[in-house]
Amino acid sequence: MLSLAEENYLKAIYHLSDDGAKDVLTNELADSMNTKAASVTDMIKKLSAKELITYKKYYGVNVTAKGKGRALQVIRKHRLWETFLVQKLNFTWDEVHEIAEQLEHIRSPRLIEKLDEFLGFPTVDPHGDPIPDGKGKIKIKPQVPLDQVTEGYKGTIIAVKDSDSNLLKYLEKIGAMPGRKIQVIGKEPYDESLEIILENQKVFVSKDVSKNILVTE
Amino acid sequence: MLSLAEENYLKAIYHLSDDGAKDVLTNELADSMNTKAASVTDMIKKLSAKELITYKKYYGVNVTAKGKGRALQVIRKHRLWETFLVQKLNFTWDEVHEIAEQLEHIRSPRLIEKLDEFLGFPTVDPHGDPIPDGKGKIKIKPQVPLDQVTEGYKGTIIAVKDSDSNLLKYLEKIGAMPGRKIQVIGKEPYDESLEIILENQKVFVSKDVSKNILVTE
DNA sequence: ATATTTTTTTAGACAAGCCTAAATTTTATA
DNA sequence: TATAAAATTTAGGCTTGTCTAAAAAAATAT
Ligand SMILES: [Mn+2]
Ligand SMILES: [Mn+2]
Ligand SMILES: [Mn+2]
Ligand SMILES: [Mn+2]
Repeated sequence: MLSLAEENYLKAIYHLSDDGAKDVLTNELADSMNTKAASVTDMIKKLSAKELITYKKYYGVNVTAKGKGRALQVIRKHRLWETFLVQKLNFTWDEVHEIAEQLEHIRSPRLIEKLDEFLGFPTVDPHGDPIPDGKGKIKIKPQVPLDQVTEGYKGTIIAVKDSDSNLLKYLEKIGAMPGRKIQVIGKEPYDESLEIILENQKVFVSKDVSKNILVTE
Repeated sequence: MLSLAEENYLKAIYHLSDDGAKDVLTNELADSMNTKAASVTDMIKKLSAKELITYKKYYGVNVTAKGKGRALQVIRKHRLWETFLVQKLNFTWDEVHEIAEQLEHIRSPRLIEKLDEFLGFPTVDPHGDPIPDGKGKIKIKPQVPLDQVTEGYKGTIIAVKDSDSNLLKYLEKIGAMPGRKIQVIGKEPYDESLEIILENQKVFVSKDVSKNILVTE
């Protein structure tokens, strides 16, 4: 049984590690959790004692198989609730993340099964992020951040980062939503800003924006 | 901004006081919250300092206007979520109370407004309990516990107590649900058990059961 | 009216989760 | 390689919400 704080740390470690691909440093975690390094050290000791993460002093942490499974359950809940909020309650995609941060901690396996069914077993959330199944299985499509493609690129938007409300409102305004076709016409070498085509409209986006748009490879 | 624990105490005080009608004693509160009297004393000092309750040492507590308002907001959320769980997710009425105990603490005024709208602005929850409106206004129908009516009584079930899952399953089995017509044929003086008619069927219920059924006066 | 019982409050302690400041370890630099 | 800088951990402390045991107040019984 994990506390709310433990679930949040575990989720952050999972995300920062890129699904376990790389270790997470204490300060990274402190930044992402808006806490201090000392608090992080306290918590990673607890999670390590529960064998949810591996911890090598001074060298960072990563999720164990058990920890990854728990993190994915929380992420599943988060994304199902976001889907509910947008599809059933008519929230816009920039409003749902904060509420889902609370709802993801509601403890009831049956609730999440029933919610999944009510939503028609969705596979992606409103931001294009994949929803893990009940066993924590997740299907990740090959994808790349838009700032890493070359001039002339043509593809489709798979997902966008969902945490910043202002970014999401902006992306919606320019039509940068999952499923939309996108082309890169030009890239400015100085600041890596891009000229792109979305919905037959030319738009300029800065690198700060393009790195938050995930597209097909 | 109230903590989860503060909200739960406030709600318990509101309920135990019968909408503010009578004062609540420390031990009553300790029983209902499954804590110890010493813990209750600590918390009522906090709530009293925040002017959510009135507190006279050794003589109990009651909600202030402010405290009652806050309690009713939590109760509103609880009952709307219960309604959602039954009407949209197909839970049975005996399964929803515990989940609603968690969901009632989700903080988002817009969420509860949208949920209310999604549910079609229901006025009662699955157990027949009235749902306070956004301002905390609540319409209570004249009602009396079934154990207090006399032989020959004829009326309608308004609501049932919703906290015990086994009680609710039993009530459903005998057809004792809000809206159903009910008659009292006989009352046994020894144990105050009742012979009643529900759905044209004679049923015997003990006083333990009848006191949990609220009927029209 | 006094003594006993019950209820409530106070005192002191503990775990979770956070903090600041100091100590330690690692990394970067000269 | 020695030193400086940065990152991390440790030490000690704070708040919230809980507990047990002891003290105080109120209610009950004699
Ligand atoms: Mn989100
Ligand atoms: Mn999302
Ligand atoms: Mn309930
Ligand atoms: Mn109810």
